[in-house]
Amino acid sequence: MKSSPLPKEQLEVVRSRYLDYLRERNLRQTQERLSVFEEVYDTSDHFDADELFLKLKQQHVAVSRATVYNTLELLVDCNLVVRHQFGNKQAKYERSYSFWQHDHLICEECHHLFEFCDPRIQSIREMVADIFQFDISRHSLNMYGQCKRENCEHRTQDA
Amino acid sequence: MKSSPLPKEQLEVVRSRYLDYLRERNLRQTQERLSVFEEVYDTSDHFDADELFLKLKQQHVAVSRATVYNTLELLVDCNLVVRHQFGNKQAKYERSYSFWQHDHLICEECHHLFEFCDPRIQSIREMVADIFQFDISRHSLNMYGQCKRENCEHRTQDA
DNA sequence: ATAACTGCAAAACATTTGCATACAG
DNA sequence: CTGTATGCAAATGTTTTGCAGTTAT
Repeated sequence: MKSSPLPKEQLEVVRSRYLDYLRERNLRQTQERLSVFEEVYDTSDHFDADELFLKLKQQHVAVSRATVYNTLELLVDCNLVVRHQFGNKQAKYERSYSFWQHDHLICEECHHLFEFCDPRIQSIREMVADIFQFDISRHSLNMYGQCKRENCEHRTQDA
Repeated sequence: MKSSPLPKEQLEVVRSRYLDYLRERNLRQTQERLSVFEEVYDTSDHFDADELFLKLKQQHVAVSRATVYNTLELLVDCNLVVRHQFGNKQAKYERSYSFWQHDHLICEECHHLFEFCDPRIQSIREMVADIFQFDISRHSLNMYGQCKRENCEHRTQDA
């Protein structure tokens, strides 16, 4: 879930996949693109474009918002990051290399995000692909509701 | 799916549910609120707030955009309309009385929307509710992909 | 050298808000 | 009457875009 920093060897694999992707498409390896990548992969949580921009600024990494958005798009394009749309809020991003395939449960009270996994969703994908004759490239499954536990540890902190 | 105009008796049931909802909460029955309702329930397809605004304007029904948004929120609140968030586009709405519970498949080429239904999603909801001790009030499941059929009837029209 | 990338600020876009006016109850 | 709803236009928040200047290759 929160798999924290990626083990060094894995991080290297991902980094070179990114660099290869840039090279193959004749996209430049700029300092900004590298900084954004490093920051994204140092984060295991969900974040939005502006949070990433501010985190970089705080670390005195000079990258503009426009570049943050552009680079995130590249990362999504090469499958190293996924973009989520929860409700009508701004897009959230999450690094996607070597994470377990999961969907999301969102608390409508405190907005905490939980992750879950169910193999049946894969079967549904296959069935839908078959019925509609589609190649399904991705899906998003979000459940919304409220936590029933009296002392949910998230309630106090965010609500 | 596209169940077209609701049969008269059903429409009346829905209308009075709406009127009751307004009455119970001491919300006024304004001409605008009624017009928006009638237009929404005359439409069986997915639409966005602005499309609805323009359709009303075209019929010389004077309603401002702000009121369209406000009224849609009321309709969502009393469960007569559902709001969908497909990708990072603007919200789409759909009347929700007496429709079959369905999820969506979106073609990334022509953006056509297909609807499907799978009972397993209900079991997943129950399992997630159980594991996380949540009351789940709604979910959204969207699949994205491309149609493999050579002559998909939607390709030409929208792509 | 030169085409691509960047930062900036402006634009775009959907949605919300503030306030003076209108009107349902 | 009275408070609520409306219309308008301005504000908001996020994301995109245009362009002049910068930089990787």
